[in-house]
Amino acid sequence: MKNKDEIARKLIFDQQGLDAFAVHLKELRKQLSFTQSQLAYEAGLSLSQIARIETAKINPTLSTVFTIARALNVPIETLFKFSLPDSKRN
Amino acid sequence: MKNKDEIARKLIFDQQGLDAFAVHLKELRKQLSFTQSQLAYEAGLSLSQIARIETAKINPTLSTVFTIARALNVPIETLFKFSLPDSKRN
DNA sequence: TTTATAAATAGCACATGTGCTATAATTATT
DNA sequence: AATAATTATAGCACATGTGCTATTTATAAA
Repeated sequence: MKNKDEIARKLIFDQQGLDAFAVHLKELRKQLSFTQSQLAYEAGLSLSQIARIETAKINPTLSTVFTIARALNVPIETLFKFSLPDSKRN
Repeated sequence: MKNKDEIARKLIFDQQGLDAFAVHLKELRKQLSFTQSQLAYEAGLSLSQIARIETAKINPTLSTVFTIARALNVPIETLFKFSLPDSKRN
């Protein structure tokens, strides 16, 4: 009888997009010769957070991504130079 | 004596980046002749959410942004074709 | 193999993103 | 002006992102 049972609010969560982003970030980071630890330090983020992003365990915020771009010293759009899978099913 | 007073965990929040993103998204949406309402519908997001993003009141997640890109039918990197202010002060 | 380094997991507290609904404020149209 | 359409705010509940700390697993170096 709780709301849980009656109302199902669908939260947006694009696993495919997050997977693609994760792979791309990991490649980019390696190209730029950063370890996760270095990136975390430069960005002021926690190491676990970087790992969680690169394994697509979480759905990071824009602030986090912006901070990563700055740390890697690349334009933000560089972090998004990959194609999204076209469906939104997840 | 609560943790609040002793430990100050600094959450990342890039207001400048969010401001820039907000402005860019709004312009892009108008160029593509979407109303906030239409975009919300197409993306499966709430109208309030679109408004909050375009006024930089919140720090949206990547899933949300991916979903918006799909709704606008543009590559994600299009949403990031603007330059981040270079400082991270906020 | 042993040792060192890097990456992935885990669990907790706290902050906040999101959906939802409603309302207010702004802008456009007549 | 009045009306309609669009955008901006607000508040609540719930889900989850993040920092932090610690541990485990994987990879590299010796």
